[in-house]
Amino acid sequence: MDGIPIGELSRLTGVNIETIRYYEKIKMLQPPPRTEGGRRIYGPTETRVLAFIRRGRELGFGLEDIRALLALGGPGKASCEDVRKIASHHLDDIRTKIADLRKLERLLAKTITQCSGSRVPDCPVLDILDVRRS
Amino acid sequence: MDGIPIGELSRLTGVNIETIRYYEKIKMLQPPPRTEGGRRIYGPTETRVLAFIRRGRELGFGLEDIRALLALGGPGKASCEDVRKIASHHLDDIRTKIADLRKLERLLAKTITQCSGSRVPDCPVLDILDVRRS
DNA sequence: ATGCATCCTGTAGTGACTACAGAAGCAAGG
DNA sequence: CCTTGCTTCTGTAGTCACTACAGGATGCAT
Repeated sequence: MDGIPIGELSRLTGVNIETIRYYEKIKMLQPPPRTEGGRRIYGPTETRVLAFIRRGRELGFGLEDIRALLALGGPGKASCEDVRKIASHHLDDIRTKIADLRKLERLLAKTITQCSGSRVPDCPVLDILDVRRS
Repeated sequence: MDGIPIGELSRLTGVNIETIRYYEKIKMLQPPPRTEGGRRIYGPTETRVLAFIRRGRELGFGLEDIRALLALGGPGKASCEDVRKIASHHLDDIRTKIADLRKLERLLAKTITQCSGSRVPDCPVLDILDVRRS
């Protein structure tokens, strides 16, 4: 019985033990073989799938998108076009988020600059939040 | 008994009925007076506090920060300096997020550009996710 | 045997909501 | 008055992606 236990897989991949078990529960990861004592033993395939999932999360993909990508990555399954659709949609989301955050940044930065440290009720940050103040 | 019911407050402020009740439950909003039938009746003060909360959420502040800002906004409570601290810290968070998202954007955009629509296993998006592919 | 580390399953919590279910309230119309 | 249709109530549970136990079992070294 060759393979590694869950703790070692966790250290190897940087994914939390509990998260690994969570991924198994939601069927992102196939249940691995067990020892006679009931402990999970992970081989290279499982290790690789987990690394794939982690990388996808790092890139900000949701779990369902990653699930789809995993399915698409199987042998002879689909063209790169399907993968591209998922990734492009995600890229659009990221761009929208960046634009929104840039707006927030500008608004907040401007408001904080005006914050002279004077006593309330002279406070531009509170002013921007409060409909009656502004 | 002057005031508006929760449905009208929801339409007025754009905050979900259930979210309004949630805010009351977690004590962001004070429980308003009720009709004899038990229905909530909101006045101008509650309306204003809810609008404050919503604006804060729009600006990306967490509820606990908004709670603190609400407390600071009270009469003679604190200087604008405390408010500034909260807002500045939030601005730092936003800037970090923007930087992270920009990294993601660049990486994904580059990878998708390479995606020619050819058949798997020729797929740069999957390549970037998969340790053995790359 | 003992002690410590690792692992197991099941349950519940996080943050900020969101969505019912089943019952009650309310106003308009017949 | 009754009926109808809409609004509101409380309580419970779910969303997403985890995270944190509790209590017990396993495994290894001394």
